[in-house]
Amino acid sequence: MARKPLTNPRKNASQNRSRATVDALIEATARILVREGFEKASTNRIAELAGVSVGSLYQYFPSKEALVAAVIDRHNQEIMRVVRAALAETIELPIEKAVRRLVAVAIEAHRIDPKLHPVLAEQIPRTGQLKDVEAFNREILSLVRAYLESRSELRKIDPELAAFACVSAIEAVAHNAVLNQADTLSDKMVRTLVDETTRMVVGYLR
Amino acid sequence: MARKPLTNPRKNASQNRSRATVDALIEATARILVREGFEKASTNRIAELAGVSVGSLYQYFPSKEALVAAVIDRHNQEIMRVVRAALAETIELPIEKAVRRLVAVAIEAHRIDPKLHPVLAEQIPRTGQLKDVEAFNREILSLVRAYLESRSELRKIDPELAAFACVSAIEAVAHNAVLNQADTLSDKMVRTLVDETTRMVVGYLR
Amino acid sequence: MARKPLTNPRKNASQNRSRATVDALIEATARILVREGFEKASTNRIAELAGVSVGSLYQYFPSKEALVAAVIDRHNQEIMRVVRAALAETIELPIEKAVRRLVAVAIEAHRIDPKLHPVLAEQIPRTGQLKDVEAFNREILSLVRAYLESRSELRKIDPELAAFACVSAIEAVAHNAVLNQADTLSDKMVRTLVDETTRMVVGYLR
Amino acid sequence: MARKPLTNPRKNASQNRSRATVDALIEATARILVREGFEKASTNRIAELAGVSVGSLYQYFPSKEALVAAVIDRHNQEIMRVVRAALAETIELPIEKAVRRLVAVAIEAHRIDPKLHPVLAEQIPRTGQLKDVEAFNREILSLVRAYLESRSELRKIDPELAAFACVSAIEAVAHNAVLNQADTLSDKMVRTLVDETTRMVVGYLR
DNA sequence: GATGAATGAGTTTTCATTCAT
DNA sequence: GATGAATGAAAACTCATTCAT
Repeated sequence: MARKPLTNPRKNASQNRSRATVDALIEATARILVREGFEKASTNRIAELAGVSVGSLYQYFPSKEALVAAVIDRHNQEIMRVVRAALAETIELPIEKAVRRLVAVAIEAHRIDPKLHPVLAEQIPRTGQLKDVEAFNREILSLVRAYLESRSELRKIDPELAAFACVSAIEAVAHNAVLNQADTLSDKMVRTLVDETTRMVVGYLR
Repeated sequence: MARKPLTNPRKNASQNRSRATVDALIEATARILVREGFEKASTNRIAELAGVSVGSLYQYFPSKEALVAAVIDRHNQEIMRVVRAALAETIELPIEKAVRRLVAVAIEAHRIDPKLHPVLAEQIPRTGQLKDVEAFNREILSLVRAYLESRSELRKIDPELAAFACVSAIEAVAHNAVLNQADTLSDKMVRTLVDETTRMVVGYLR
Repeated sequence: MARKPLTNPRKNASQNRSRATVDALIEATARILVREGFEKASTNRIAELAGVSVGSLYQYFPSKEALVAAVIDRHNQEIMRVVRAALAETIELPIEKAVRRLVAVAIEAHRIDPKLHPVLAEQIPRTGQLKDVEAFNREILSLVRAYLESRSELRKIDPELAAFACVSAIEAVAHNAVLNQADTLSDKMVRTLVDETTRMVVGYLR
Repeated sequence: MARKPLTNPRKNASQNRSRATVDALIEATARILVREGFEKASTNRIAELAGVSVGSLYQYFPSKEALVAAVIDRHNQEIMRVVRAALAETIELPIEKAVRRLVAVAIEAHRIDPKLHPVLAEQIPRTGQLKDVEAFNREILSLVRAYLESRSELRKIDPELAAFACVSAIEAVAHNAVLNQADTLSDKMVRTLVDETTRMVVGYLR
């Protein structure tokens, strides 16, 4: 992805410009999807908000669907980056800390453009990206499961089910916390919520 | 509202006809939303599937949005009915049974047309029904909280937060169970999942 | 038109009811035409304002066009009645008084539902009532012309042209007076205007 | 606004194309309004007659009403141009010639697409252009009044009323001459009519 | 006769996409 | 490459009219 910056300045310039246009389009699409919903998100409007012509939009994206897919992709990448980083750190921590970290990262991940979520969720089945999301979900579940299996201090339970229950619970608390109570949720309340959720999950696993 | 069938036969006939038309339209809308998404749900198609003319559609619903709002309403009513009934029974049960009942009803509620959920979710902010959903959420939270406060055998925790954590956890497990794994979820697995979730929540509360 | 009132009371009752319905429909149509224009004047709306069902509307008028034609007819009748009455009186008056009377009746006639005028004007060519209006115009012109010919005190001019010029001038002053300045026209101003117009026309004819 | 044709050729090209499209649409609308009335003037038909797509119509006009408003505006502009030019010349002429000129220009103005007039008249109250028309009427009245005030040879009369009466009379004769008798009006008759009307008005003013 | 639910052709309007400049 | 005018299929919506009750 990173090309030699000192050579090919002309080409780089235009590559940068292209990149900037693509980014602007994705960003504009995301914004309009949030503000007005999929229905009202017309390509002309998107192009206008991105500050380019419709023609240019179609230079970079073959269809509206492709644009939306790009938004989904970008959003997924961001979430995956955050979550994967956390999971990688977590693997070595003792349960208490690990769970606390998972809860925290779940909230962090849900705070990434939370209003975009439901809009994209409806489109995912239609853009063929269900596979990606499911794969990611499986990846997380399997990492958590592996972690649980590696911890001898835990009581005997089906690690598959336990992972499922834990991940669900954590994700849900994060989801509800961010989405439903977004405005009224003070930092202190978030911390308490992290404590409680951690306690619930840890209590369950031990 | 319910008139004796032998009086007002004329009016009742036409009322029934109206009612049937309205129901058919809502049903058709729900079906198309599930099958093809909001985008493809054109009023002409909806009318056709409902077996009435577009004109009739607009006789009863001033816009496509109004129709979708009606679908959301109907869906919400069904869920509320199921959940309220369960909560009413639950209030007198001991914790273990109460939680088990809540988990079960959460799954039951999520099994009501689960594919409709994400489609409606996108529309709710735009149809002005957020208030309704939020009110329902608050209602549940407050009932659960009242239950927790009434139970002396529980450890000391902020009942607000505890209720929030429990309801989130339960709801999420149900949501994930029904939505993500719908096809592969055997009855036995569901039962095990109910067990696990119950254990998690009860362990947390005691 | 007047049937024996004491016999056939039943039938008369229903005839009266019919008559009332027809009148209500014509009146409702006129009102809506004024308020919202031809385009927005739907038969359903008209029926509603008239307090009857659409079905009844079509019992009495075979089409929307027929309804509008009835409105035009009623309006024309009213104007004709007023104008004819005035012309009949006028024929024997000396010029000064005759002209003054014509000016007065022109204003009176234009005050009959003045906002309805432009709306009906557009429809007249399409309802086949142009003939009626033209015939009425010719009738007036010919009466005025006959009057002018009968008055020996007038200077020699082509009575056809003179009649045309006089009627036009009178009608126009009335039209502008009523339509353009409707709100701001005090009774005193109207009287002055009648004076001026009379003077103009009389001066022209002598 | 007028750019040198050799600079900005690209932009000018597209500006010209736009301008041509807009003009074609206004022209097509006017034609259809005349031929078939407001009712039958559908946007698809207008676009077709203009030789462009409906999409283009809506690129330039947000609604059918806006199109009609543009037609009204164009028509008003044309009339105003003709009338203003005549009034400017008139101001220095002696009465006889001035009145003759006004009568002539009134006829000329009414000959601009006379069938369009009644159709537009109905729409004006609904397009918010009443203000424009009224302002123009006031402008004319005030110019004529100023003229009358500047002429010492006239008898003493309220110049406001005199202007009103004269303008009305002139306008009416022109209106009736053009509209009602359009087909049968020979040039000679028109000339005689101008003579007569001039005589009437001049006689009145002296 | 009266009613008003139902009809569906026809209208207005939108928007993804193309293409001449 | 960029532009934005143009396209036209398809969507939302209206309304004169019919007809079962």
